[in-house]
Amino acid sequence: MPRPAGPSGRIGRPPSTSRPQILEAARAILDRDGWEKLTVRRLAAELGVGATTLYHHVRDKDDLLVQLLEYYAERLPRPELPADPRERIVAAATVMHDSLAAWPQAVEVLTADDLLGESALWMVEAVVGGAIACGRTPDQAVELYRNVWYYTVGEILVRARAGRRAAEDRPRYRDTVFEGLDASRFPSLAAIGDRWPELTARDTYVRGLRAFVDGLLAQESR
Amino acid sequence: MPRPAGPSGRIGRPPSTSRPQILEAARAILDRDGWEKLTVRRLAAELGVGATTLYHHVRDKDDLLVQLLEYYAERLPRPELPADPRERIVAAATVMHDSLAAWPQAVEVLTADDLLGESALWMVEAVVGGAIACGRTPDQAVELYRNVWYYTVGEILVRARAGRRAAEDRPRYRDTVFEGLDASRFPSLAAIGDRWPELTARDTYVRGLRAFVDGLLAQESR
DNA sequence: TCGAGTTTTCGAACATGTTCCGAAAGTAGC
DNA sequence: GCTACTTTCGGAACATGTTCGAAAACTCGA
Repeated sequence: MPRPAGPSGRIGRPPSTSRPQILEAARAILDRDGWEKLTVRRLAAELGVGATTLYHHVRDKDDLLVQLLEYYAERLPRPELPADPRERIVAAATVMHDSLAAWPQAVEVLTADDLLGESALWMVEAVVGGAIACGRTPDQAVELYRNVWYYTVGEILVRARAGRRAAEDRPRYRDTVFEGLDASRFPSLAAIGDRWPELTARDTYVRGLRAFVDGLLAQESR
Repeated sequence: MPRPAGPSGRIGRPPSTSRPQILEAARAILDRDGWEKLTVRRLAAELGVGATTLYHHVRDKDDLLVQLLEYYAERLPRPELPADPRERIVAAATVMHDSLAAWPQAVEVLTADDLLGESALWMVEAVVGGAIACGRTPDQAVELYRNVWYYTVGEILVRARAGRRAAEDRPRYRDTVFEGLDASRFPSLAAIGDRWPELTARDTYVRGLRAFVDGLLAQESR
């Protein structure tokens, strides 16, 4: 469906869709059906367009997801960050974590493009800046940020995958491994016993984050 | 190709393959062609068997990978762990990290089944036991282990994905984002400038691990 | 020997992301 | 109106993991 556009100065077959339109349709699917339903073919159908057409406006699906993240990052409420630099780091990282936890697939994309778009850069800036304000060199500050990022990514991915597994009802290996546990070889684990699932289900992100940041800031300068 | 087996007491059509055979073939492919080449169809071809046949011996591909990991974990050299409990934690976690870093896909599976098989449990035991030896309660020890696990998983996945991206030669976003950076809004990042790629390429796993463990062990008991 | 029951095999099919390439639909010059 | 050029479209195809159902191959009992 070529729009009625007059002579637009452009040459060649007029596009039947555009990047912004694609992103908008993707958002619609995302908000309406959830991120599991966001597939290339479904997105194309939503636009009334062939599936392969999308690849003329978007490099690949990862590219699309990165763009979408940028959009959602834009309308993320930007909280008042604490004045204390250490608390600023914790607050910014927590925002990262909470924003991404709802959409684990996005994290898998971000593990490739570790920086978000410009509208999410303030979180990175807050962490790196906070570290510098704590007396770290820029190099050390980046290292701190990366470590926090690793921890955050790992937490989200592990929890997401574990949740997906729990949804299917096949018995999980870890729920049975403790039964025949040799207490002489694994004394600590045997002491935990079947409380493992319960313990690993707890949400300890912020506490772990605090410990990590404390540990990183306590490192003597090299 | 049914084997000449005599009356084996079993009923039904005799299996043309077995779980151990499948695992062995998978190992052959893994060692010969790398983990990217380990696909269901290729594995079936290696066995001279229909692809769907595998699903009678293996729940799904994740199941297969978990089994394979168990096998590789078995012949993992078990290092002499240091006597100092804190160093024991670091050493065990480092073994985990280094063993998995070579096969990132495996990590994606383990994010679902966070515990390895019995032959890898000694690492978990070392971390949890080390934490208890440092005066933590079992609950806190598990929390420490989990945090270390998150960090380790995140590090491996981020590095793996980043490496895969670098292999393709499409320009990465993060290499361009720093050029037009608003120094007034992002002072710290602007100060880093184009050194970002270099800084994030550094391997800082062990140093981060130490900081994390120190921070976790320094937490006051609740 | 023949039917019943049981277990395994495997081709067809589906949904996914993605690439290729010919066709479609425009503009520009004649 | 016609040809050349340019850009976009989209169907066919491929590889991936996985499900389904029908057929095959075996043992057991009558």
